[in-house]
Amino acid sequence: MSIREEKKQKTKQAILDAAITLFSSKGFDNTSIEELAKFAGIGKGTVYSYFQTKADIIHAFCDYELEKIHRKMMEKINMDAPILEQMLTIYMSEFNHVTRNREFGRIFMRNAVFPDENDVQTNLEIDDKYFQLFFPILERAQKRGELRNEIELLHITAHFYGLYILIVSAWYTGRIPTDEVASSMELLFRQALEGLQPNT
Amino acid sequence: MSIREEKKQKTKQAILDAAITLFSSKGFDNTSIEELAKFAGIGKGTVYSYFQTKADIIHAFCDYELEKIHRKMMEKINMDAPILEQMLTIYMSEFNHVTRNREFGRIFMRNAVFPDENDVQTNLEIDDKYFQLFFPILERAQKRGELRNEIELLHITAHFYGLYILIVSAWYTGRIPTDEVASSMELLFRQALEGLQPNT
DNA sequence: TTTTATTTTCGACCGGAGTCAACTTTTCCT
DNA sequence: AGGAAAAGTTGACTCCGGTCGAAAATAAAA
Repeated sequence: MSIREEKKQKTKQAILDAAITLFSSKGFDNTSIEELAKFAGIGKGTVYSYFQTKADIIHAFCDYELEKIHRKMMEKINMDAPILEQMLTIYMSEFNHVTRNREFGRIFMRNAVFPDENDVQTNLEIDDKYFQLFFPILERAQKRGELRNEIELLHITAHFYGLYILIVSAWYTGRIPTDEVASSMELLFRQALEGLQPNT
Repeated sequence: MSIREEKKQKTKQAILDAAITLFSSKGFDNTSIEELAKFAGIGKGTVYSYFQTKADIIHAFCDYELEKIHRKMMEKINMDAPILEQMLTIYMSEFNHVTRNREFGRIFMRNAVFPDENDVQTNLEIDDKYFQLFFPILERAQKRGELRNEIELLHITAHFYGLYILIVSAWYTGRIPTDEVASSMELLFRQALEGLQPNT
């Protein structure tokens, strides 16, 4: 690797590291780009040759982390476990991850659910990755007879994802305290499943 | 009403009017507070004695509109219609309203679902209003035997609201075009209902 | 090695959100 | 009415996100 590329790699990581440190300790809004640059040992303008906006820094971090979590989940998941259990595993680990830092999570979720015009494309790609994760699991559950065959996989995903968003939302408003998230999710997922499984 | 109160009323309305005009024609980000103030015939600082932040101006507008829509819906709603029909009426009219202006809607939804720390309290109050709208409707549907009695009203609301958020999200990402929103909503609501209604 | 081309870094600068202390208007009190 | 207190208005000011052109660093060519 050339001197140039090596330096770039280092600088980008320095920015990300500084961001994690400062955003976590002082909050996103209370950390200025200039301060962040100084902390990373570079000039203010340089930050903007690596990231287009301040929020992009967080997005980059979140995307990177999301990648990690997806890989982990793929390993952890037992494709033959009951579908409820699998959905809970996936969404709870996602929840724990996204809300590890309150502010990161809010910015990430806001943009994931109601993205800026500019981020729409990126978002669709991220969603596709989700579908690649979910579809095999759901298909398998359909074959096992846990889910009705005539319901599209996309729609099944919608039911769970919608409830997931709502739970995260309820957590942010304080309506569901952290230690009740898992049980709330289970209850709602179970109810949703009633409508998705074959009639008994 | 005293001179003072009358003036305040007028000024506040002038700000709101200016906001609607300018935000709609030039967009939220491309309209500066100074410009807005000039348009409303007041000083910049005055804007901030009526609204804490720029986004607050939109929130105030949305809240006001929401109030209106709630009142209208209460009149329009036929409490004895099938629950599916009622939910569709409510959420479609909400959708049409919120997305009337793309930018308003995004800001509104972002803050409604993942509110800032400061807005949490306000949000809880808005939610309460929703519950007051929904609970009588759902209770009635339970009594008619359209919804299972042992499911809490709050949870029933969650299923529909979660799907609603998701549909708005899908509209913002372009996954659901405007003219398919109604049919998508009906499909998902119907599926959710399967799990919420008594076993046949 | 020297010169030229390309890429990266940088901080002065710009525009806009939000603050604040001085100022104006309205209300209250005598 | 006259004057004091309270409430409301204001634009200069601060701070910060983002831009830009000039300077430094690296790579390529001579």
